Amino acid sequence: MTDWVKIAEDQEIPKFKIDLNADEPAPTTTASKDNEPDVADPAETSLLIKILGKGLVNTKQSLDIQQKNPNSPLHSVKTFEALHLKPELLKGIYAMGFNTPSKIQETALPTLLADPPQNMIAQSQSGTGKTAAFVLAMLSRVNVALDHPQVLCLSPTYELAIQTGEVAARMGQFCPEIKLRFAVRGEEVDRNSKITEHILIGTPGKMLDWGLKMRLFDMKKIRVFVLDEADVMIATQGHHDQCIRIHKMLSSQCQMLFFSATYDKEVMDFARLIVPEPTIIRLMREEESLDNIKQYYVNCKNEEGKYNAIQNIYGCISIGQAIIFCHTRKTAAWLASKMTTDGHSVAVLSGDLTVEQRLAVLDRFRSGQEKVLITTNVLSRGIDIEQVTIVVNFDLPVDLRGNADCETYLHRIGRTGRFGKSGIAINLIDGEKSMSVCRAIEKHFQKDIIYLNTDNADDIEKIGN
DNA sequence: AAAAAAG
Repeated sequence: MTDWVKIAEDQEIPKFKIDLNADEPAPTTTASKDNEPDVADPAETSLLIKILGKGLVNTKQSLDIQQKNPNSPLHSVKTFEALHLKPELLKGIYAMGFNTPSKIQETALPTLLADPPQNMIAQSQSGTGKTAAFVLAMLSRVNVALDHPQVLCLSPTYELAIQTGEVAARMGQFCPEIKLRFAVRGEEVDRNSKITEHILIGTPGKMLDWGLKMRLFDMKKIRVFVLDEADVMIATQGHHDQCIRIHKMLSSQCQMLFFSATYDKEVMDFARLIVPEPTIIRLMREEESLDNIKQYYVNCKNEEGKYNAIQNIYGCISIGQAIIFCHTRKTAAWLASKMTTDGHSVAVLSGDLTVEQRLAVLDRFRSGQEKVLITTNVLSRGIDIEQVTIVVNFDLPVDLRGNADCETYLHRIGRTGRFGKSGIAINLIDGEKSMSVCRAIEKHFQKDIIYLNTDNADDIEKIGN
């Protein structure tokens, strides 16, 4: 077991539970009852205060602030005007087509924009407006009089960083004086001159390179630190080390904002250790996306069988776009070349590609020039493509030990059924092992995964409705 | 196993 897990266990976390919303049903509902996928441990829930129904959870600290301060950030807002943003930012919000705040924005924005700044750990499916929420916080805190980076945003992948940057550029389109820069693979930098842009959005390696190794900007001057997909970023296996090195260099005055669709208990405990006095926001079931996604499984004999199933499904994809997830880059490449040989038009995206290629592929898929995208876990998280109606798991997501990786599954099939639309997830099964993984996933989410016979055209027809 | 880095 790693160090931080031990620290998390040793740490004495005070226990309290306060129902902030007396009008709502009795606090018995705070117990993790009906299938809440990510709230595994009821004890975890009991450490927190929850505004029932709204899914807002708060720690004691921010409650204290609320009691002292009548303009407390705990009140949610129903309009963007109520946030008292700079007019240029408000204009940007409306230009993007947002009229009223989404649920996560309603509850998170007052805290994100509060003065003095408040730290936050937020859980919300992407596609519910969380990117826009933290981008707004990033933009609103920039002091354009200073020509050095003041805002850092870290993403786990190249694609996600670019996507976030695009949201920031659009939302800040009427604030031309705010400068933004990507710190990602392929970005050239002049090692002799300091970085002058206000906002850096990027991946951990490049950010460390520029900030620590090349000292092109001062981490101590960062005022806002955003960690997107925070759970993968701080999970022991992943980008943990790099993120922690960056985190350690930040000033204690820096506002820390952690966002993720899911947090398991260990990761949440760790997040609470490194984010001082956080406001914790959790968006509950009604906006988690499994409900509007129909899940299926297909029995296949082997890899070839899976390929045949894909071919059968391919015919009914005309309604929208599809993403096919494979376990390895190799499988993805194999599948793509096989389908291409058979005359199907498909695109592949994996870490095998150069950043330029990755950008081009995603562009083609976004614009609808490609209907089918074959990829790896690189795209399992956070990428918003509205027209995706089908997600196929060519390989089910498993962890290092080969057990069901329910978190990744949730993220993957969350690529469809976004923004309240309905979606379809199809899992290809070959043999006992993958069947048991499938059963484990079904059990975990308490959502039926229905048998689908892809050799039967009528059966495939049915999946649309 | 994948991803992030100049690796």
